[in-house]
Amino acid sequence: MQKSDYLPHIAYDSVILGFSGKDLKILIMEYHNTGLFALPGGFVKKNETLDDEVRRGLEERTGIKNIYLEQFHTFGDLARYQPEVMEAILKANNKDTKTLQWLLDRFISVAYYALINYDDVVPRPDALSDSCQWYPVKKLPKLILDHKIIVEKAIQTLRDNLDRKSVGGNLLPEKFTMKELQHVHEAILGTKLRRTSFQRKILAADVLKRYEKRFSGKAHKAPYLYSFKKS
Amino acid sequence: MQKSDYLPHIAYDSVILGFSGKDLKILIMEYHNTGLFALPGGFVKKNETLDDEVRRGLEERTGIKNIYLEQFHTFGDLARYQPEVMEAILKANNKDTKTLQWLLDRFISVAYYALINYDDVVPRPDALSDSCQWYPVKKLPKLILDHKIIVEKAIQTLRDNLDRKSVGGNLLPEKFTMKELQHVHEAILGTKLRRTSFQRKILAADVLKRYEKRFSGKAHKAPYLYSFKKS
DNA sequence: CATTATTGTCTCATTTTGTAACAATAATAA
DNA sequence: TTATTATTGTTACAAAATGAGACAATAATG
Repeated sequence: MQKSDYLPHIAYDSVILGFSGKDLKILIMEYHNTGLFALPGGFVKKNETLDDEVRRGLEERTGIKNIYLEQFHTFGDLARYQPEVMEAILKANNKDTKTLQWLLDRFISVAYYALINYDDVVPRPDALSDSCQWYPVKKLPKLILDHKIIVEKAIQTLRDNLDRKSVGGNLLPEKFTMKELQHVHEAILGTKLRRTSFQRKILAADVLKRYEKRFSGKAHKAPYLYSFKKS
Repeated sequence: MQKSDYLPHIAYDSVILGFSGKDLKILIMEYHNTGLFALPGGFVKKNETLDDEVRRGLEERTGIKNIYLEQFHTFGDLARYQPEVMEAILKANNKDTKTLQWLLDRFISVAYYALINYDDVVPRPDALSDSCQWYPVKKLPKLILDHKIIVEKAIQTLRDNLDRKSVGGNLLPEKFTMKELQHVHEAILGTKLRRTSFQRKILAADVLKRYEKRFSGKAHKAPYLYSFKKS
C-alpha cells in the first residue's frame, strides 16, 4: 500500500450483485473493530488501466474469473470527503497514519457493478476487514460515506439495462429454469411479473437455448432448463 | 493554473451538443499552432464538487447558465496516456513546461455531455486554443487521444436516453414545431422516423404544451408551436 | 388410478404501432 | 375570386405486441 504505487485521489467502488432465494444481494465489507460497513473498493495503480484494476480487485475478492462488470457512475462530491472515517478505520487496525496519510485525502470514486453467480463465490475479507458478506439489498446495514447512494444508482442502472443486456445469465448458474429467470427480473424491477407474458417475451427474444428437463422430485410437471446463447 | 489548486491525475471532458439545420453538432477546440483538435475539458479544483466544476467550466466556455448536463462515462485506459501530445501543446504556446509538468502526467477523465440551444451559444476559445467551433458529428476533424471514442459513447448514451429524458427540449429554442423536434430525434438516432407515428407518440407522452401557430410565409398550412412542460 | 401443483402453450381481448388516407389551411398564381 | 401547391393535424384501418385467462400435459403422491 505504498503511496507511490497508486494514483492519488482516485478510488473505485464495486457493487457486487448476486441472487439467492428470491433476493438480490450485495457483498458488503465490515472493517475490523469499527462497526463500519462499506462497499468493497480499491485504488488505481499508476501503470494500470482502470477497468483492469477493478477487475483484478474483484477477482481477488470473489475468487471468480471473467466477471461481468459495468461502470455506471463516478462520484465526486465534496460531501463525500470525510477524513475522520478513514482515520477511524486505520486507527482501529493499528496502522501507521503517517505513511498512510494519503488515504485521508479527498477521493473521487469510479463505481462499477458486477453480476455474479451467488453459488460460485467464496467472499474473502482483505487486510482491513473482518468480513465480506452477502446482504439482501433491502436489508443493508448503514454504510459509510455515500455508499448507500452508490448502491441505489447501481440498481437503477441495472433496471434500465435489464432489457438491453443479458443480465439474468450472469446472476444465475449456467443452466436455469424459466421461473428462476423470472425471479431475477422481479428482484431487479421490484415488481411481480406475469408468468405467461414473461415467458413469451423471453422466448421471442430468441436468446435462450433449451435443454433437458429438471426433475425436482415435486408432484408436478418438470420445467425445462435453459442457458443464454453465446453471442 | 497552479498545480496546487487542482487534483492531480483527474480531468473532465465535455461533449457539448447542439442542433442546427438537420445536424447534431459538437463544440471542438483547436490548440494554437498545433493543428490539434480536442474536446473542451478541464481540471477539478481541490475544494470543488466534480459536477459543479464541470458546470462552471461549461458556462465560461459557452456563456450559458443552467446547462443540461449528464455524466456518462469515465475513461481510464493507460492507452490514453500520451504525454507528448500535451507537451506539444504547451510548447506551441510557449508555456513553461517546468511549472506545468503535472499536465504531462497520466489523467483519468470523467466525461459529460451537455445539450444546448445552438443559437444561444457564443463559443469562447480559452488561453490555449485558437478556436472553439461547431462541427457536425459526421464531419469531425481528427481528435487527440481517445476523444473520438468519447464522442461516440456520448451519442450512444444519448440515444439510449432519448425516450426517457426530455432531450429535445434542451437542443431547441423554447418554442419549436413538431417537425423540428422530429429532426432532432432523427439526428440522434441516425434514422428517419414516420411523421404520424412520431407525432402521436410525442403527444401521447403528454409532455408538450401547445401554443399559437407559426406562419412561415410558405404556401401551406402553418404548424403549431410547442414547448416542453416544466416538470 | 385419482389427486395435486406446476408447467408449456393456446386463445381471445386489449393496447400499441405501422401505414395510409383525408380534410384543413396558408400562401401563390390564374 | 378561385384554383393550385405544399404541408399539417387528425382519423381510419391493418398489423403487431401485450394482458389476462383457460387448458391440457405431466411428475410425484396416496
